[in-house]
Amino acid sequence: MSPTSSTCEHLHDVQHFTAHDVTERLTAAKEQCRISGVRFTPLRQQIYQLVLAANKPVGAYDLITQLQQMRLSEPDAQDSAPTNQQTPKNVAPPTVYRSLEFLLGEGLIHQLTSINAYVPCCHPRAQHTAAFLICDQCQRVQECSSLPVQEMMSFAEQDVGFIVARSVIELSGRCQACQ
Amino acid sequence: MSPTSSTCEHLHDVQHFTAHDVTERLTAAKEQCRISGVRFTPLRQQIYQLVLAANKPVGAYDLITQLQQMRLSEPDAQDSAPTNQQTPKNVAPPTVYRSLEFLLGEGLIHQLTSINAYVPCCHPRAQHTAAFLICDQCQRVQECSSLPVQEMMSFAEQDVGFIVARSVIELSGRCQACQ
DNA sequence: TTCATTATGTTATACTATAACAATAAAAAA
DNA sequence: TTTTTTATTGTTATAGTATAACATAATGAA
Repeated sequence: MSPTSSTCEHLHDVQHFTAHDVTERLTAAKEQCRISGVRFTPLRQQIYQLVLAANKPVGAYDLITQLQQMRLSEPDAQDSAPTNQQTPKNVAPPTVYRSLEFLLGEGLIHQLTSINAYVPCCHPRAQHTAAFLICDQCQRVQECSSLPVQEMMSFAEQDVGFIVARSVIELSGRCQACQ
Repeated sequence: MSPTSSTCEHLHDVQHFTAHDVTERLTAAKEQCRISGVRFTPLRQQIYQLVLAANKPVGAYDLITQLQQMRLSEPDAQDSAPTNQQTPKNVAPPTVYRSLEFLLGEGLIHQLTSINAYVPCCHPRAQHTAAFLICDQCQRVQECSSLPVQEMMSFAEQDVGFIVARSVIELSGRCQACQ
């Protein structure tokens, strides 16, 4: 059997979701936001879906491009409404960055600082610190919140007396499938 | 006694060098480059010194600014020479980035990806992977190549079967002195 | 409804980094 | 030595990532 599944139950691929998975996660996110009392607006949902649907880490400007294309191809669904309010056709960086910030804050996505990209979080409920294994070849990302990560944290906090506010733990290289 | 010194012999502040320390490290770096057969040019030495002398992580554009000022205040040392060759007064980004790349390659400095800055390496000899504790308040950086880092690596390589090419392990927060 | 708050749009710009090519300096070969 | 090659640095331009500041719109509360 593969070491990936046998030795670490806290290791997950963060990509390659089916359309069904995306819907499922979106629903779960809606519920989570409802409970938390924060607004999961259409824009935020849209951007979350794009991050979910991507089969690799997605950059902010990729999202801008995709969002722009979506808006251009959607010629205002409700044409019966007398009010001529139409979705803006232009998407500027702040539009995307603010939603990313929201999603990060809710723990729905993770930021991969070393490659300036974003991936869905595989355990949106918990506000965990995680390590990421990023394959240079297939772009696959594995999220890992298991023992070594905990030990790193406890080392910093217990042994060094350092209070960790944010962590960036990203290992790049070749995943097992790509060797 | 402080946990910093007692529990981890592989934990070092990477800053606050005395002028003497800087000289010492520069000499050691010269020797290392001589042995490796690579050219430790004046420009590279200059940039290494700036990284060493800074008492906090230093950005590439900080180095550009400093280098520019040094060139402007140094009105061509050898005025006896008949040849009118003078150091260029302008410093463009590639000038600094290429030297940084060299210093990184020689293991003389580390890059802090999460804050886009650079710090001296505390063990220039070894080509080690390291974790960094970055204090948000005092800007102090502690470099750590001890057990937890090794365990993280061996977890990735042994348990997950992931071959690590590059690592970014950076924890930001409050250092012990700043609490 | 009115007010306050939050979210989004908009414009401009800051910050970080690299590509591409030219000029120079150093090392190696003739 | 001179020539040839290679490595380094200079130079110009631009790509890529991210945020500041302010205007407008939408939402929720009084």
